[in-house]
Amino acid sequence: MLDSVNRLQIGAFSRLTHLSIKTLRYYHEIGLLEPAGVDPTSGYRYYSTEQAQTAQLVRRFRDLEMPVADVKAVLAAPDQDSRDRILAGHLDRLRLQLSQTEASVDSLRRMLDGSIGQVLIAERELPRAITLSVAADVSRAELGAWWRDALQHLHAIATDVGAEPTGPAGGVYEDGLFTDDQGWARAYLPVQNTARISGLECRYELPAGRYAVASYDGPHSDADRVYAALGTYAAESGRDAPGPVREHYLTGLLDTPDQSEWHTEICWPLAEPTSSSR
Amino acid sequence: MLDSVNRLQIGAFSRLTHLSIKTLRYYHEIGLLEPAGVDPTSGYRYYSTEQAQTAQLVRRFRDLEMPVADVKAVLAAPDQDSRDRILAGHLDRLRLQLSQTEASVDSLRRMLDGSIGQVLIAERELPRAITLSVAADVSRAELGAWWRDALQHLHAIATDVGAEPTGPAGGVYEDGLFTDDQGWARAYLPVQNTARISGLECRYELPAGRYAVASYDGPHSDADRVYAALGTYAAESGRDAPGPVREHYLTGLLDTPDQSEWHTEICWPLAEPTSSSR
DNA sequence: TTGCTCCTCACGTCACGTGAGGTGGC
DNA sequence: TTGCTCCTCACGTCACGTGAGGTGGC
Repeated sequence: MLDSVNRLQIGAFSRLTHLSIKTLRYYHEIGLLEPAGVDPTSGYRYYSTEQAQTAQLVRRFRDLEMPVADVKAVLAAPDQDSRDRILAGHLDRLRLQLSQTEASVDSLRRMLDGSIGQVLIAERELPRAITLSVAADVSRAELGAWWRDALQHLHAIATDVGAEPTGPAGGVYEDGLFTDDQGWARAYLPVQNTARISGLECRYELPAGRYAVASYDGPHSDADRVYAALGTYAAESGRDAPGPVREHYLTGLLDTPDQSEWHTEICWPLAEPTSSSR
Repeated sequence: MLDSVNRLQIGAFSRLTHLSIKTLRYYHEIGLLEPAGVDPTSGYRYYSTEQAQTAQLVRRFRDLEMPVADVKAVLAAPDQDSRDRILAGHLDRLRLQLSQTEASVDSLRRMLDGSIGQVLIAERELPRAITLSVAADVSRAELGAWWRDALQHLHAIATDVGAEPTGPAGGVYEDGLFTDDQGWARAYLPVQNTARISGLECRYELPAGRYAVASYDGPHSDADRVYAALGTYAAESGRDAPGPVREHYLTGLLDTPDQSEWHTEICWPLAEPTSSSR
């Protein structure tokens, strides 16, 4: 297998594969690409020409920023199917990332253009409400994917129990999601026939409360502007309160895939105005 | 400036800006986003609501993976023009990155499809040649951009001295570029009327030598397959020689922007077959 | 007073790169 | 024998995140 002519030192293998020597040593260390042989006394690594194939694949995957652990999984995949699944998963992530980048560029442009209007804020007393709901402790990175699943799940349940939603879907987001990139998120669907769902695990009673409310059109990537406006309003009126923010998806994913047509309401909790808090 | 109602603790500011507390502390530490005030005894950071604007911008830029140093530069930019220039530069980088990612995906697909043919290798004696040439010590990351500039520069000079190129442009690449991600690269244009250019600084005499030569069609991102094939050939015939690789751009950037129409020749140096090297 | 928010400091992460100091193979 | 290639080891980079242990403000 490692006869003299098919036995490459790390430098030669590096020239073959366009992986730097440092990178090859690192891939050896973490077990991603083991040399065909290692001289026990000198520690010299020796590669075979056949390994260039694998190295080539690794380089492609890493070029696509696939995490090393995933590359390992692809190489270790027992069959073509599981291999394809990991790859497809990564390509999906790339697509998602691309669309997010595009959204960020657009959003940045709007910010710099000054083509973003004033945010209109109204105070509102939100009433108690019965909902079908699921909650989970998620990281900010997972939030989007989790939401898709949660909403679909809720609609399936609503159909099952014959409960027509009485209003737009909403979400409740714990502070930790923003301050710590990790916290509880809740998706809900307001419903009416409480009898049928009173026994269900996913029954959730949305508490009443006073909120500063603002709405905006367009993709969710612009939401932070509204958060800033609401937070500023609450702070400047001396009624900033820690507590979960609520969002109402008046027009959202379920209505149209075109994010520019989305319409969202953000509700920032207000503390009771106390005489001391001036 | 920091009256009691416009004075946010880090947690409140985090909720406003969607920058995590850890991130805000980090941005303070590196001087990217300084709190409006810091309590000297408790060390508490206090932010003003006006800072949300800046924080918002920072978040957008970081979402676009702009390096923190560049974000700093954008914020410190004295006028709109220099600001726009940095931003445009970054957007260009993003575009480039996107096209490279697409090329990698395509290339990966071709590899997995098996829709890449056999690489045909021929041995050739390349003759001595006079060229107009520039060289530089570059990193692999810079190589592409450097090449564009170098080639343009060479053509400008060729026009200046009235030297018609006598063949396709080429490049010479030191091993270190692949093994160390850093090394000498040379771009050249073969020319004929040596009299006119004999005194020029950019005159370069390409040495003769024996090479294993293979050519391929399509974008340069597929080149590594050919490198692997050539390196394997050289190794298995026992004549692997360290030394710079040469590339000939038979059809390239100057002829068409459509990379799928490109045609490239790669020349791998061969060592003299010695009797000892079997 | 309690408990929540905030603080610092040290260390970890990811995928390598840098550089020192030293040995091995042709 | 020379010099080039290779080796290990420790530390650095980038932009934060994790967690311990402790103080401060309402």
